[in-house]
Amino acid sequence: MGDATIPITSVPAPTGRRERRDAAAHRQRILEVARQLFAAHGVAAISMHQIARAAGVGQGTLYRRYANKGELCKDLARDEHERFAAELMAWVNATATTLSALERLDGVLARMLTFVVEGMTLHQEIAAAEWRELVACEDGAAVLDASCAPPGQDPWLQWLLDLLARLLNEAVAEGALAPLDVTLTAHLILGALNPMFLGYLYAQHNEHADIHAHLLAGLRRIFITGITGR
Amino acid sequence: MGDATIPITSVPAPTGRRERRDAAAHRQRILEVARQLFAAHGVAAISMHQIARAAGVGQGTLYRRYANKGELCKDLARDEHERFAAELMAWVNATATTLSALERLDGVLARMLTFVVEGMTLHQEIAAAEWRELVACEDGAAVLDASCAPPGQDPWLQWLLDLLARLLNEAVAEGALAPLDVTLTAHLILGALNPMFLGYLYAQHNEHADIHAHLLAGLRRIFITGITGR
DNA sequence: TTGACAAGTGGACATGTGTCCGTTATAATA
DNA sequence: TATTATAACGGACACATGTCCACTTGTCAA
Repeated sequence: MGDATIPITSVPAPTGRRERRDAAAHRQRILEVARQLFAAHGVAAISMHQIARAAGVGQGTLYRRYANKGELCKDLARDEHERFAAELMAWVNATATTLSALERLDGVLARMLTFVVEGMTLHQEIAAAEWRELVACEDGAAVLDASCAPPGQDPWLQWLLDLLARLLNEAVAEGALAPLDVTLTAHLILGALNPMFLGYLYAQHNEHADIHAHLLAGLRRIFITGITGR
Repeated sequence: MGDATIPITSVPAPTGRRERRDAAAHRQRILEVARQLFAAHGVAAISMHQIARAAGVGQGTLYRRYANKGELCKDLARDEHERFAAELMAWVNATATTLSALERLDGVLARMLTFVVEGMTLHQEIAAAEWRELVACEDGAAVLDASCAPPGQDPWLQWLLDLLARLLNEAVAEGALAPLDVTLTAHLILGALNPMFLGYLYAQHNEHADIHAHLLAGLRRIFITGITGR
């Protein structure tokens, strides 16, 4: 029933002609170098230029593959994202008969939070790049003009939204939640898990030890129990 | 009781020495030019360099006053922010006896949403700059290391948070809301009103006409009625 | 009036992002 | 094997942000 696979976008390029022999090696090297540099100095401190030089390729080559640092980060995180998605989906399916939809939603919330926080800086870079793309498309046009191309939804985000929406729908069907705009609510939940927002929250508190627990409790209160309590 | 004044940070600089005569004129001209350019081409499309040249000042002069475009936007928005804050506070106080805390919270939510959406691009730039500042301070340090300076909270945001917290506290005291982490909940509400997040939401839907109403209904469902309904 | 000094100025500079385009290597084809 | 079309390459370039610093100008105090 549940499909844990996420549509893959930026890998081999299935054109007629095959990839040049060194291309694969380059891709590998770029990822490896980026991983090391990020680990050593932090994601924010490393520039695309540095990555290109360290990998021994030109900047054009780097940008040909990754339109920006966010894309690169996405590729770096792909494996973990897929593993996480598979685990999460497995858990959701495994508990389908033993837990209520709301209980599963709760579990998903907790797991997502932990996952985002663990890869915080990588996820922040991804979100920031997506954001930049978004405002770039409003370019010079009137503020809320619908003239820009529909932003092509990151498949990973879409997958998360779908999972949340599915559980929300179930919970509504079970009568555990009031009828509500499921899509919008899923967006609100994901918005609260946005790495940029989380980074902001975490920056407020100096003791990161307990903020995590506090935050989770707060999210549960809002999105599971309901703000009015029981 | 309610104090609608927001602490002002970046205006005359109350040092011993007076401001140079042309400095005030420059500030004026910069704001005027920026306002025009933004109106004509959109906030995102105008660079600091352009503003400086159009205002006839050097880049150093511009940056001496505004550390980044966000700061400039903040200054541009200051008047409206203050007017809005005064109106909002007046309404909250005027209805203190006739409406419940939850009803006033509802009104505040709706007004804040409208306000943010109206000045969307300006507010986005402010939020983006604040965000950049935040990640810059994590520079090279470990992801969640508390080594960076505490981010000096924008007074405007702080004011909004305080207002929300006040109303939440009242609502809890009245028994309309379950006991909850008021500070965190205020952050969650403000997070849902974050212009970057809203911009994302608005970009999804092409008909901006009704998304506003939908969104407000969704926010009410989550933050006023409670997700479990009544 | 004058002179010292801090606030203010402006543009060169360092660094980063992302694009462009002439060149190179290789797979497909003859 | 020779030819050719084209994916891949790499670095110069255009443009943005933000910093630095030698220079200017107004203010205050003597």
